[in-house]
Amino acid sequence: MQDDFNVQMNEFLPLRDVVFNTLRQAILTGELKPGERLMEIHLANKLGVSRTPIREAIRKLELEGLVTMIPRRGAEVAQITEKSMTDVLEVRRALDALCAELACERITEAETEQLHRACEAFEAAVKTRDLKKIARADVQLHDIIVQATGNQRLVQLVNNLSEQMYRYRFEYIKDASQHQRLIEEHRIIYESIVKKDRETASQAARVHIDNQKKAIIAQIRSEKTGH
Amino acid sequence: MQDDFNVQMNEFLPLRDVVFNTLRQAILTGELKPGERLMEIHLANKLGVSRTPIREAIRKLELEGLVTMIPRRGAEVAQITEKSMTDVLEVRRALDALCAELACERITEAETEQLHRACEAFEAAVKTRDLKKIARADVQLHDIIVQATGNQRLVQLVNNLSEQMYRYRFEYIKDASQHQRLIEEHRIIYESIVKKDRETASQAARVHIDNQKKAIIAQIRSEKTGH
DNA sequence: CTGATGTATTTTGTATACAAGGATTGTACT
DNA sequence: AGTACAATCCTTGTATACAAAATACATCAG
Repeated sequence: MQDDFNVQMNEFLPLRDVVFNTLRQAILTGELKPGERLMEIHLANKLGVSRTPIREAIRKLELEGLVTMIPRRGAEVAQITEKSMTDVLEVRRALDALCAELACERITEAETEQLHRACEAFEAAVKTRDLKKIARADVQLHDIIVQATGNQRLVQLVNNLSEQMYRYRFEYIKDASQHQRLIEEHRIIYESIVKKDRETASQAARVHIDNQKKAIIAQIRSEKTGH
Repeated sequence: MQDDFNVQMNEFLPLRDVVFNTLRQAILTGELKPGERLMEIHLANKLGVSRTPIREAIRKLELEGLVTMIPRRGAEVAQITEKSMTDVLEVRRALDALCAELACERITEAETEQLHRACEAFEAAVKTRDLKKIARADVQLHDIIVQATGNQRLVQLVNNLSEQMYRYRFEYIKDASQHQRLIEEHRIIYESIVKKDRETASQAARVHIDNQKKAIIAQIRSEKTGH
């Protein structure tokens, strides 16, 4: 299987899952652009597989909302509109708040320790000024909280919603003047979870998303109007 | 296409979607029981189609969480455990509260009118003592609120989560002594949405789910122990 | 009688074949 | 030159074929 996209070759994952991950990644990174048609034979040739795994992968992308089906015309990459992003962010805001509250109740000792380390890792990442590293540290920290809820369904939903914003993941950390505030926000979340202060934790989670929203919406608008 | 399940024969829906809806319905109603294997050739014969649409339908069911894939062994109907239901209900509680809040801000005149009629229809349904009719009226009322949020992603997620509880849809309205309270709860939700009282509306939505949760958990426990 | 091994069957995973609907392009006619 | 119509090509939707893995079963040895 030669590739153009970067295909992860986990030897014994079914091809459909390899294709699914590959296409999803390509869509989320913007390698496949909104509105672009996903033609089965073309993709099959490109990825060196037959149409069958391609089709099955598309069915999953369809349900995930990354792809839009047009009857008798096939799949195309779903448009990203300001509306679709605010819709996603609105839901994520509620679910992130829920995660914070549940984490207060259910976080284990080990996870608390992880969270502590993640906070420090984030501070360290900020010092490097490396956006990729900062983004990764932020995701890491967030994941620990989500996992601490112990709610698998919630984990799955939040991860899916997060993915939708993947291509804007740098926007809200691009502004270095906000870095100190981000560290502060994380500290508040960490401390309120330790203190089991649900209200403060969920409020901080909401603020966190609100800030992301501002950055992402600003970016979308500038993409549309400017240049 | 002959059937055993009730297949909806929307003439120009792709077979995969017909199969998807059919299987989903069968799983949600309990016609296909948790743990039961979904064998492709068998289903293909039963539904009178080839394996291809069956497989594509299964891919979607997989992502919806109604089906579990076992490597090189195929699909089986996902288990319903108390944990999986509380997970779902926990998320739904937060999202229903969000729906109520957003509805306060965004509901249109026409939708308010619909909601009013739905409340009255629910009262009328309760008087008939017909559980099916009551359940339908309740769903109807709920749908109006969800739609009123104007958030398509939210609509999709809430509908999906609701589906997971489909087979318990009668449990929380079985107890006739609670009917009056249900009417009262609906009235509170309706009035607080009209008054744009977010706090009361979301609180009422949460109470509503909490009651469903009690009924459903009680049912699951009785299925497991006594039955 | 029990356990292990080899064979047969079943079932998935993948590829390909075939049919039907849409889109596109070219041509003829106004 | 522009529009309408027809032929062709392309793409999807569906069915089937083939291979490999897993399971079940039966036979044989201890």
